[in-house]
Amino acid sequence: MIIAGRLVARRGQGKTVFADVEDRSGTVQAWATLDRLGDDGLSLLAGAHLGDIIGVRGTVVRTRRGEISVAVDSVEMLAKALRPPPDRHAGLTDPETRYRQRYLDLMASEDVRSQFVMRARAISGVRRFLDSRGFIEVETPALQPIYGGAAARPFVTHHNEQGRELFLRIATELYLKRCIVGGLEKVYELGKDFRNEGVSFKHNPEFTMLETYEAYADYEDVAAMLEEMVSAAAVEATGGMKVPWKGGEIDLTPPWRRVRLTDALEETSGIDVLAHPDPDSLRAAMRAAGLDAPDTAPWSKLVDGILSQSLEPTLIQPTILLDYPLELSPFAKRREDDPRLVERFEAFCAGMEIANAFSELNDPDDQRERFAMLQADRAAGDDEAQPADEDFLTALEHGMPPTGGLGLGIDRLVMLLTDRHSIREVILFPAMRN
RNA sequence: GCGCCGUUAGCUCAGUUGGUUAGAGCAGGGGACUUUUAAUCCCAAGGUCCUGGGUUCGAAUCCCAGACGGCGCACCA
Repeated sequence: MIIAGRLVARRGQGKTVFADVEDRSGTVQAWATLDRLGDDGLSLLAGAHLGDIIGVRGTVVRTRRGEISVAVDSVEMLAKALRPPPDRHAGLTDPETRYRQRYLDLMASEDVRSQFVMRARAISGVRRFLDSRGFIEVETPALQPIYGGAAARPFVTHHNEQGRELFLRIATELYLKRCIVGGLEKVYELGKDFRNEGVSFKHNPEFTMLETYEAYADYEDVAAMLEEMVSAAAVEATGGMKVPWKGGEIDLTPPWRRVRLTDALEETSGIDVLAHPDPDSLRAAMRAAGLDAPDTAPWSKLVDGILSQSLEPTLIQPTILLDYPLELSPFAKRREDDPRLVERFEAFCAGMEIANAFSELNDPDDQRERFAMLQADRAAGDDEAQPADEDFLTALEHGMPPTGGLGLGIDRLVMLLTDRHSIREVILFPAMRN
C-alpha cells in the first residue's frame, strides 16, 4: 500500500524508525527497519523533519503493541518543510496566528479541519436542496454602479477605463428581482456581500449570503421552505436536526415557533410599538423600560433597538418573527389588513438573526415612494439609506410577478450548525487589521 | 470609533518588591539505541522580552505614546 502525507511524529530507535503520517483521512504509523528499508531509506526517514511531506510504500502489518502500521519498503521525500509545524501537543492557540496563518491552524487541529468540511457540506446541502426544488443558480454583478438591497455603507472602488465610481455589492436583491421580471421564476445566488462596517463576533466585512426568489410564492411559502432548507443543511453537515449550542441544544426540526414581531417585542419589553407611532413617544416608553434610545434615531431604528436589546438575545430556539413595520422594510409588500405592516419575517436562532424574507414589493409606484422615503432618511443624515435605483424601477414597471424572497446568512448558519460562537471560526481567512 | 486585557525562543508557557549572564518542555542541530506510541538518554545551540520614548545607579518588570490581537460596547433596517 502507498500513503502520502505530512510527517506529524517520529520515534527513532536507532536502526528502527516509527513515523506517523497524516493525511485528510487520518494518521497511520509507518514502521521502518534497516533490514527491510535499507540504509538510504532509513536515513531519509530518520533525517526527515516534522512537517515534511513524505510518501511511503509498504505492506500493512500489526506491531507488537497491536497498532496497524505500514512496514516500509520504500520512502520518498515529496516536500521539505523549512519551518517547523505548530507544537503537536499544545496545539496553536494564539488567535492572531490561527487566523493569519490558517494553514497552521488546520495543520494543528483535526477539529478545525472538520469545521471547514462541515461548512462545505452545509453549503452543498443548501445548493442541493434548492436545485432539487427547481431553482437555478445565477451570478449577478458584484461591482455595481448603484448599490442597494440592504441598509449598509458600501465599499467604493474605481473603474479606470470608464473613469467612474463603482460599489461592491451590499446585497444581490435588486439584480435577482430583475431575473424574476425576466421570467427565470426561481433563482438563487450564493456568494459574497461586502458591507463597510466594523467586525464583531457575528460580523465580517465580507460574508457569504444566500438570496432566493420564487415567483408566485409569498412569505409564508418562504418560511416553510426556510425551515426545510436549514434542517436539510443540518442533516447534511451534522447528521441530525438537533445541534449542540453552548452546552445546550437547538432543535431545528420544522415547524419553528412563529410569532408576530409586535407581540414578541411586547412580550420581552412590555412595549406595544404600534401604540407609540411617533419617535418621541416610543423613545419615552423605551427609556421607561430601561432600554437605550438615542435622541436622533427615527422610529424604525428605535423599533430595531428594542428588537436587538430586548428580544434577540432571548431567541435561542429557531423562531420566525412575522409582520414588520413598513418603515423597516423598503422592499416588502404591505399587508392588506394593516398598511402599517409588511409581509416580512426574520428568522432568529442562537440569539442571532439568520434569515430575512418577505413577499416582495412588486408595485412600481409603491416602490418609488419607498425610495423617496429612503432619500428623506438620507437627507436627514442616515448614510446607510440606499440611493434610488431607477433601472430597478424600470424593471418593476415591466411587471414582476408576486414573489417570495429570502436572504440567509451562510456564515451564521454554519456557526449555528457547528457550535462556534465567533464568525471568525467559520471563515477561513477572516478580516484582520493590516 | 470607545473601554478593558494581552504581546517573553519556531510552538506552548514560566519569569520573585525593579537587581548579576531572561528560563522550561516540545520542535530544530550532534550523538546512543532494531516493535515505539508525547519513546528514552547524553551534548551543544537557540531571544529586537511587540515598537519608540521616559523614570531609575539599574527595566521583560514602573510610566507615556504607538502597532497588533482578544473580549465587550458602538455600528450592523
